[in-house]
Amino acid sequence: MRARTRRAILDAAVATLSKDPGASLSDVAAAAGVGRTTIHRYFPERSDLITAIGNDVLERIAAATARARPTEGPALQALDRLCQEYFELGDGLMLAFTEPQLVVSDMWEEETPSDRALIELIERGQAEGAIDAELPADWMQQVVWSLLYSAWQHIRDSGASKHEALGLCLRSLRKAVAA
Amino acid sequence: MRARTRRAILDAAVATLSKDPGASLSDVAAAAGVGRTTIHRYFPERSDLITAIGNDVLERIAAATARARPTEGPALQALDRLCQEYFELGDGLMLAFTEPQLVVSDMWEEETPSDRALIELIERGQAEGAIDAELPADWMQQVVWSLLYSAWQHIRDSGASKHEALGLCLRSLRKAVAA
DNA sequence: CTCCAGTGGAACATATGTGTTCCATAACGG
DNA sequence: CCGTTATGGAACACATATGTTCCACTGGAG
Repeated sequence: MRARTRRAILDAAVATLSKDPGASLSDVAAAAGVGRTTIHRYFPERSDLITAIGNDVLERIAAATARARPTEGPALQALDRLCQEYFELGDGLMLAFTEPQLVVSDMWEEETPSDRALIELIERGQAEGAIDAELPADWMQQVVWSLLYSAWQHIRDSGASKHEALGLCLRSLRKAVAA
Repeated sequence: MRARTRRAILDAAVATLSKDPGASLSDVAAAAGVGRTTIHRYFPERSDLITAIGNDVLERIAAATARARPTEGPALQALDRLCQEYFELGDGLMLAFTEPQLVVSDMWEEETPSDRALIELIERGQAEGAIDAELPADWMQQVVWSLLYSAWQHIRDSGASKHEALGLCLRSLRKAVAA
């Protein structure tokens, strides 16, 4: 089925490029278990594949944000939920974090609704007195993403389980943002 | 002078590759203000340049570690000093953080003396009761580097000053590692 | 002034990735 | 059974990065 191979290619591309941003289309094809020509059928040029990845990751982030319901309940708990959802993005998270220029389409330059939601959540926490008001929201946003990145990196080179890594990430984050 | 151009090439290479890991030697040459052939005179193959960068960054990290005197004084203050020194590494820090595979020579696989020093400093802090003993030292090491990375990233896309960024970084780190 | 180490640039060969075309073939539904 | 559809692979042209060779130029040391 068309949609099925397309997904296989996108997933393989995210996995491959997150490990080596300079990987060739042959590498992606091999990882996806399809021929190189098949990739060109779905994405005529390399740049088409790249932007498709960008859109895909963007959609995943938006969906994760929605699932976390960032405007509901105490800010700290909402932040926990958001991190747990983002954490599940896995490779896509690494890619978005370390390859800004790789995935930069028009949509990434401007602030995305998900970015906005996180910023507002942090500001809400600051208003509630639950989150340190001395640290600017955009800095904390940076910290959230880098701790999530650290969690996956920790899994990769310390062989920790996903559960352990998420636990360390959340604990560190809670302490860092605490009022 | 020989040594002078060599430094110019290395510095330009770090600056260029930290912004775009896939940059060509022509790009590096242009950034260094030298001809492409000159680069080949100093580093016959691309891989020679890469390993030279690896060694260079490694030396800078070692020197920064030594300057911070991580075994002296209270652990928290020593950690502050270490972060300030590492922060000054600038582009080299970004490169080491985001391009593990780019800079991976034989020397990076094994734990470097600088890695060891940071781990021991954290463990000393835990023994002193100044650093959270629930968080493993190798995780905190990861956090230190990713917060330093975040600081530079924050400068890049929020236009913050070095001083501001370092302040945010240190404040966040202190809270995250606090017992 | 003369020599020469260091350099920049042109020109070239080579390798690798990219994009296209064409054909054979397997899968699937009518 | 036949035809449509999706695919893999070979072959090709093309672009770009790499590595090499050669030559001309410059600035400083003698």
